[in-house]
Parts: sequence; C-alpha cells; structure tokens
Amino acid sequence: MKRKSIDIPSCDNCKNSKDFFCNLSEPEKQIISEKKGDNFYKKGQVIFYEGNHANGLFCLYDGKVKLTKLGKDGKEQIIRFSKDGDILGYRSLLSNEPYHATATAMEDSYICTISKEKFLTVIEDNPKLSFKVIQLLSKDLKGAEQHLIDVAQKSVKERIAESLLLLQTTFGYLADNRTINIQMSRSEIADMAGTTTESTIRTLAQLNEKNIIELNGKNIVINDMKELIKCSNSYD
Amino acid sequence: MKRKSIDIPSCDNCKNSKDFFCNLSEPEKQIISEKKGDNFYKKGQVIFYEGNHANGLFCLYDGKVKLTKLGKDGKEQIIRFSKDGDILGYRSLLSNEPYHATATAMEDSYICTISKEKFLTVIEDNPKLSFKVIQLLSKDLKGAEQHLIDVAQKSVKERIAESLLLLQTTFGYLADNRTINIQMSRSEIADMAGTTTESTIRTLAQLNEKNIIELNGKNIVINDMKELIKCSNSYD
DNA sequence: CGTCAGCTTGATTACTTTCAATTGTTGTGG
DNA sequence: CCACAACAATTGAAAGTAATCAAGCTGACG
Repeated sequence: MKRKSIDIPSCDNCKNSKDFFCNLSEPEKQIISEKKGDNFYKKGQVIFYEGNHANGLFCLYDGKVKLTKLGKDGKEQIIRFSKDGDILGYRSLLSNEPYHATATAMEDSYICTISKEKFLTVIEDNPKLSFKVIQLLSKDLKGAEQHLIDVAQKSVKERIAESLLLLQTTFGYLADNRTINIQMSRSEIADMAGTTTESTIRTLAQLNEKNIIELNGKNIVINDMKELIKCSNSYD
Repeated sequence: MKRKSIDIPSCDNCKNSKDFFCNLSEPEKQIISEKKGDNFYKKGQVIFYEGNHANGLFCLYDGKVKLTKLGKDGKEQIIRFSKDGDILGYRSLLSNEPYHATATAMEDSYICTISKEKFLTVIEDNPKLSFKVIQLLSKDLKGAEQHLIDVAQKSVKERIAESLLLLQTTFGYLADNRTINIQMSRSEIADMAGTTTESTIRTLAQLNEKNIIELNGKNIVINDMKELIKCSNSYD
C-alpha cells in the first residue's frame, strides 16, 4: 500500500489550530492534542457510517473527504465535502445522535480523532469554541439550503456546471491553475448533482464539445469559467 | 382587518420560555422580556426579506411562518416552516450575515422581536443558551439535508406525499384528527415540493382518487396515513 | 493477454413541464 | 346583494427532458 509522503500529523502544523481551535488556551490545547488518535485512511476507506453512534470528533489534517447519505433504492447522494483543516462529526456528537451521513476518504488522508469527553470538557468552558461551532453549522446550513434549491429547480446541465464550480471553489486548482484539484468518477459526480451516470457523461461531453471544459480522464480542466458560470445559471 | 382573538403576548405564556429560553436566570429573563417589540403580522405579511440586514431575533408567540428562498427565474422554494414557540433569524444574527431567506406569515401571527444587543449580551454569558442554538442549527441542518436528498431523488408523486407528511408532522391536525392544520395554495405546495402548480394539482387529484387523501378546498384530509407513507417512499 | 470495472453511446420509454384555455372563488365597490 | 375584476384551481394536449435499458468500448492490472 502506497502512502502519500506527508509529515506525520502534529497539531502545530494543523490548519485547525489556526482556525477552529484558535481560541483555545494552552492547557486546553494540551488536553485536545495529547493522546489524540491519528490515523491514515486509504482512498475509499470509510471514516464513519450513517447510523453509527458518534464517539469522537474528526480533525482532517490532510486529505479530502466526501459526506454521503443513502437515498431512494440505496442511491448515494453527496451532501458535502471536507478538506484539510476541517472538522467532521461535531454535529452528531453535540446533538448526541447517530451519524446522519457516511464519511469516506476520497484520497489518502490523515485524520486525527479527539474523544467525545475531551471535546465536551473543553467546549463547556469555552464560549468562543461554541461560537465557532455555531459558525460552522451556520455555514453548512446555508450551503445545504442553497444546494437544495439548486437541485430542486435546476436542469441536469445546470446542476453539473454548478457541481464543477463547487468542486473548484472547494478544492481549488492543480499547479497549472486550470485543472480542478480532485479526481472523481463519473458516478460520483452524478451522486453530487443528483442525476445518473449516463446523463453526467453526456453533459460533460457537451461542455467539452463547447470548449467550456476539457476532459483528461478523471481530470477536468476549466477552460472558460465565465461560460461555466453562465451554464450553471447562478443567481446569487 | 380581522385579528385572531388571542391573548396579548406575554413571555409567561410563551412556549419559548419553556424551551429555548428555559435555562435563563431571572435577571436574564428580565433583560430579554423588557421592552421587547411585539407585533401582529397579517397573513401574507413579510417578517424579513432575503438579503436584508439582521438586527433582531424573532420569537414566534402564535402563528405559522414559511421561510422561502428565491431560485431560478424568481421561483420561490419553501425551505422550512416555523410555528408557535420557534425562534427565527438567529442564524443571520449570529453569523452577522444578511438574511438568507424570506420569512412570511402564513396566517395571522404574533411575533416578538428581541434586539440583537440584548440577545448577544445574554448568550455571551450563558453557554447553555449557545448549546440550545447549536441544537436548533443541528436540527435545521439535518432537516435541510434530508430535504435535499428527497428533492434530488424522488419523483413528483413521492415529493408531494412527503410534503403532506411534513405538513402534518409540523402543524398537526385540526380537532377532527384528520385534517392537516394548515391551509396552503396549490402553488405553495408546489414551491415546497419543488414542482409546478399543475403537477401538484394532478398529483393531489390522483391521491384523492385513490382515497388516500380528501380535498376540501384548501383543507387536506389524510384518509390513509399508511398508504401515504408508502407513496412518499420514505426510507428512514 | 484476458478480465473486470468504469466509461461511453444509442434507442426507447416515462415522467414533467409548458402552454393554452376554462372554470371556480373571493373580495370590492356600486 | 350583485357585478366585476383579480386571482386560484383545473384540465388537456404538446413538447422537452432525463431515466432506463442494452450494448460496446477502454484502460488498468494481474
């Protein structure tokens, strides 16, 4: 099994210390970082399953994760992504409910685990951390509601364009500044846009035809961002 | 203008004191309840508009409210409902963003307003209130994600059935224990299910045909709950 | 070099929307 | 109280969109 060669996780390098956990006092940081579990997840490996009980918080040190929910006839729907510096699983943990979605590594990832107890200890005495959680939830909720309205009202073509734009804003470009920095199968893109693999393929082919995007296997290059936005019919 | 004859709002009778604000100390309750604005909203009246700046928290004493977002070509999408004892507008207030949705009274309603400053003062020193907010957001997020997957994967018939079920669980029945306790136009139901008015009418007619529901003008009676659930293809 | 999974394409079918026309309801002013 | 206007609900027919089904194709890998 090949591993990405990255530094071994340390909270000092972790983007989360600068963001989510930035308001922690030194003792609090100690509590969080000592004896945290840190794990390597291979591409495709599941971090937690929808319906399972939540007993920890996941801290994404490096990698890319998709959150999916099972829908009608077992069809998967991608509801959100996480990447370096994101926190995962805080919602189920705080509302004391089972995970509502399944988290899967989209590429080899390093993810640390913070136990429920430690996290709750720290958050109880730290209103600023609560506030961070509120902000995260607000952001997720806003995203979910926007996604909802997109799926409800847009055509397949518009949803595919929208999905590509979301992938770009979420994961950015490769070094060439043109290729979206994530590889997904056609069926994963379909799960994201809420359509079928076949329709996804046809739509991507159309966009390729018009030189709006360029397809290199699983790499997708955005040639004409302006036109892609127009295709997505964004109204915000 | 006719008004529903209800008691004038008092925090003592308000469901929110027993729920959202239940952990407040007496002095805190004083701060919140003194000089709060309380207002009557006529059916159809807008409480706040998408895009406007948030400067207060709304406390729904009595009534029913729909939250809508504008989508493609100005088509409305209903994203959520609020009713007696619900809090509105906390998200935009806490994340210091403009309202992301428009709130409209679906029937005559009494809604109190708590100023931003007062609310922030109280929440800063009250972790339990923060936690309440986190729980509300979690619940909304869960609902939005479920709604997303429903709209993305279900047929119009399933979505209409689902919408009726949601209306029932949200607003309950009238005294007869069979009629859904809310009146909506066909186009509002369409905005909820993410379809057109015509399709909504046809689908409701079908359900009526099969004696699963009964249509009395704007009143909808659920005759066969079991079958309606089956129609909605609920998988949870 | 064969196999398997993912990708692609075409044809057909099913479902929804759209458009147009009609009927029904409600509120208002005379 | 009636007539009218405005809006909501309904119905039918036609057009469009996307899903489904079936069949090749391709590339990675043992």
